[in-house]
Amino acid sequence: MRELLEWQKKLQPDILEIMGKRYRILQYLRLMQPVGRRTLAVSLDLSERVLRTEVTFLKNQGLIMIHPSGMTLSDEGEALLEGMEPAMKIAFGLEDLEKQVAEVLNVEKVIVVSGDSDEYSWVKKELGRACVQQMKKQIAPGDIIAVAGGTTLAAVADMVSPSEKWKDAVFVPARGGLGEKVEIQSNTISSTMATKARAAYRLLHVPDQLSNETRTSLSLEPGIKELLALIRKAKIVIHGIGEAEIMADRRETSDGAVQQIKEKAAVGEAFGYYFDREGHIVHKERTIGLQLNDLNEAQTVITVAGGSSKAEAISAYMKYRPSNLLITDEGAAKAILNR
Amino acid sequence: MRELLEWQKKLQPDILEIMGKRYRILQYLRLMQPVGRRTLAVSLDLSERVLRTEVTFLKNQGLIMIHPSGMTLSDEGEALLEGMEPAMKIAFGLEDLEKQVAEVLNVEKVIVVSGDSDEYSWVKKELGRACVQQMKKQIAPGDIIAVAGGTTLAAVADMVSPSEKWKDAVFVPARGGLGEKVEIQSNTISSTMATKARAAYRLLHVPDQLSNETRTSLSLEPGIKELLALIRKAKIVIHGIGEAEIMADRRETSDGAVQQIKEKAAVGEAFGYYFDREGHIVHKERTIGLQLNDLNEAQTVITVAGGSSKAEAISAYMKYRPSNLLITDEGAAKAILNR
DNA sequence: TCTATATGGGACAAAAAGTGTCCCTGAGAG
DNA sequence: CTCTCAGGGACACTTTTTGTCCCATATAGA
Repeated sequence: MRELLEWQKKLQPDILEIMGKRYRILQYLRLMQPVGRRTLAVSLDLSERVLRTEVTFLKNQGLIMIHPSGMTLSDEGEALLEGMEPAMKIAFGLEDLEKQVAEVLNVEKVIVVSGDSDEYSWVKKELGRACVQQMKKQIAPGDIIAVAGGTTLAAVADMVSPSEKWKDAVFVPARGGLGEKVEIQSNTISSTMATKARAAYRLLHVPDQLSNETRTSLSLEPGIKELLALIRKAKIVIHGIGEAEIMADRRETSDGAVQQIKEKAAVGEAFGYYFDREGHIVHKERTIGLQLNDLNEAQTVITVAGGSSKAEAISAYMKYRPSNLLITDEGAAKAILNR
Repeated sequence: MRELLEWQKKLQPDILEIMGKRYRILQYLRLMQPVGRRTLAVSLDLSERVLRTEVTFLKNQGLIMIHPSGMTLSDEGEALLEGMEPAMKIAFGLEDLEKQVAEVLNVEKVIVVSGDSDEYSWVKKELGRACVQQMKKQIAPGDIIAVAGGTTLAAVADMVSPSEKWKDAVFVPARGGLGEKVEIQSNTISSTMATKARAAYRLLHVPDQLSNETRTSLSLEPGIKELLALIRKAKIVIHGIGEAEIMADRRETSDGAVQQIKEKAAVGEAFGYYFDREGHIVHKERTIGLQLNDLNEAQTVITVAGGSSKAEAISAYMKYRPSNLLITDEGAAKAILNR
């Protein structure tokens, strides 16, 4: 297949461009449907007229449907999107990126979606979609899934849909509150996922700022204790990665901690842990739940993070503990390799 | 690969057209090089200007080279032509044709090249090329190859080139003269092939018209006898198929025979044997050499014949004895199926 | 129920790309 | 030496693509 694409490129160099354009339109449509022509045009950086020509074409091919309320992907369009994915990965060199990044970061498997979350917000949704797809591949009935917080994870939650795969799955938050807004807290996201998946979930109701003593005694409460045990038994752990400074700013981090984070040159954050360039933990938020050194070999850790700006943070975290699966985007992948 | 092509067709329906056009140009170039723009244009039924645009493009892609003496295929162009062949077969549905024809005619394997020899004379050369390619696949060192006559076989001979594959091969004519012009006689063709292949050959010097007695006694001559034994040991037998009437006209066939051929409604001819629609032998030219019932299971019989006009003849012959391999063209293949 | 907004589609001029047609110069074969 | 083929330049003409408005209408929210 790769060979065929190479020859095609020789014989018709713009084939990639055109096919790519149309594929992107469909891809975006899948995420945003139903959506209008103009909105679509600005999102994809195409002039309205061009987009229109393409849309008319795609309609004639039966790949999309046009309602007065917007455009939608037809079943065939969905099938195409799915069927062409491997080919497009090869065509756009994403497969190469995946292999290289996997090697550089020492991660088992890497998935790269095209685009850069920093540039287009919809790329994050693609990350989410890819993540859900992978989760479905990994999961077995009855598995416990621990979910961390963050905007990326929120995007993942958004893409979850009901399926047989989730049968008897239980979603649990990975850790207690970290001072984030409620929409992107571990708790919220895990319950959103569970609801969308029509699966069970458990909440971890713990106030954010607690003294060490209170936290310790809280952990011994029967309900909490049981949940903590559940979290430790999680088969799949899903989390994002943040840039250290941004995360510290966003959260109600104490001044002392912020100072420490800056002094020790932290670049990445995950699960409330802050890492420096070498992957050393320089600070950890105090909350109950999953502790990084609880992670064992039997668990599948899925990291999902994209955007070229997060490249350094991703590299840093992977030095501490390479995940089993990294889901990222083209922007981040390229930035990771160019260092 | 087939799936990819299907999707591509959906996303870009004219891809086939353009790729096909360029592929054909290269294909034709391979046969005719070095050749000028105008000659090429008329042969391919393209306007000069269009061909020119394409040629400029192909030059920029490094697929062809342009000399003052004409255009030539570059090494990369050759590689492309070879590399894309399977894909083009699928793209143009030739693979389907092959399977269908194989089933209808009960032939082990069918190769279909695109085009119709009746329309474009260069398609016959493609038949030749395909045949040589297949011969190289089949042959083992030291094999004896029996070659029949005819214009198609002459085209095959034209495409033979030296190769390790022909090591110790011996080319022999399948049968004695059949009243054809010397260029397309079995003898000539077999020696041409051998020369081009840098292999050995043996000639069968027998006058065309002989009485039965002379023929019999001639067959007992030591030299001839040995050669006849050689012919019967041939591992590979290559022959064409003709339309009965045309063949009878072309050869110095006796009036009686011509009448018989017409009366018994012969449609096809091969090896000097004439067949009716049902595959029954209605007449045989009298000459020494390979007799059809000499053919055994261990031999590989390669039939090469193209052009929609020959469809009936091909079908007829295959009813008598399905070959191991049929090499034909799109025109004939379609005509065979449409009866 | 009404209104605001976003939808698809029509229309048309301007720009760009593609195409038909000639003509020129030069290399190579007879 | 001449004739025929080669590639390439030039240019008008046609077709396609693209940018820009505008309009009727379905839908959602007030």
